[in-house]
Amino acid sequence: MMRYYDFYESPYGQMLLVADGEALCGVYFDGQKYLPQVASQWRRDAQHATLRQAKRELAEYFAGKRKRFEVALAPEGTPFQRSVWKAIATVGFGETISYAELAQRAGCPGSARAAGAATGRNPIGIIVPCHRILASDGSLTGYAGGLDRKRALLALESGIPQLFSAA
Amino acid sequence: MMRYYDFYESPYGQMLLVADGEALCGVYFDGQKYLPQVASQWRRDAQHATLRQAKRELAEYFAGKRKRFEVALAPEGTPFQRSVWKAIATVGFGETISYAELAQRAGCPGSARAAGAATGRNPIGIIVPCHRILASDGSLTGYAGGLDRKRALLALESGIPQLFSAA
DNA sequence: GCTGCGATGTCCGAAAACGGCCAGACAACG
DNA sequence: CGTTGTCTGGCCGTTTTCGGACATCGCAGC
Repeated sequence: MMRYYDFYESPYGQMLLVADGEALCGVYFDGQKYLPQVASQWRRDAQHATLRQAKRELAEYFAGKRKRFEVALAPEGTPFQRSVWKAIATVGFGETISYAELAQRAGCPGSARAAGAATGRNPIGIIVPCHRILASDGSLTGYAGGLDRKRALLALESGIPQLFSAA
Repeated sequence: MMRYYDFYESPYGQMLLVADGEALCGVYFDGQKYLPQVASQWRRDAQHATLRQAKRELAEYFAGKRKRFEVALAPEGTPFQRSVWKAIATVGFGETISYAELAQRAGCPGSARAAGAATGRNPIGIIVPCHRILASDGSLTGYAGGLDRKRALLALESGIPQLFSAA
């Protein structure tokens, strides 16, 4: 299946955007965990409609002018993973839930740990807001893009004005 | 990747032919070992150019009028397996070699046993003539389509007139 | 409080099992 | 002596199996 990609310069570092035909299937921070390799048959296309829409919505999000994303998504994963990612998408701007709650919303109560693993594999960062999932005690236990970025995103959504200082 | 398939009635039973775009990637006896499942998205197309050519060449082969195949091949396998299958294709009509000799021709002398395993996984029966590979002592040690068919094919190629009696 | 444990889905590396083998040794038999 | 058969140990790529490790949590026991 043909893939298109482009880059976006976010306040927290360069991001790789990947589209699969008509829908977005990947949004990654530079150097993050599980970053996929850009295959030679992928085509870089800055004008691709889906990629352009994603870039615009991300810009509006970082500018504080967008609280919900509308671009079409098509992440690839196992049935369980997709149910988890779909559940993540139900968490609104500024909200946070625990991994246990997430597992419950995904229809698999008791699979909190597995839900955590699936969260880590979320291929669509920010837009599928996996940074809004915290441990039950409220601590930030992990983030594929690095805990600093997780903290920064939560701060951005909490309305606290602050600049991100790279580690 | 889109696949096309059709069936061919050979003297030794029905055969499944599979094409992958422009080249043949599978020829199987009915009920043989490692027979792939016909996936729902495969399309049966009796008129597909490659499939038609394969059927014509097979008919000529069984009629004793063809000793070499010309249809384009594209079998899928590991690098080692492909090197073995390519080596099998160098064995001419009526000839036979041992698995040890086969391994040598594939560039891996000493890997006779592994060559045997790869031979068993040959996806293109008859056209890639894995029935021409015998044990070092000349015995017929195995054939995914059944030893009876192996015997029959060798008899056919040796010029001995004989009918195949199914077990 | 702290420690330990069980449940959960996926991925990844390691290890074992599995073949369409083969050469050499040895015995049985003529 | 040859010839034939069986057995044994070693050979090698692939497939399967298995055991941890994970972006967790609640409960039991101390």
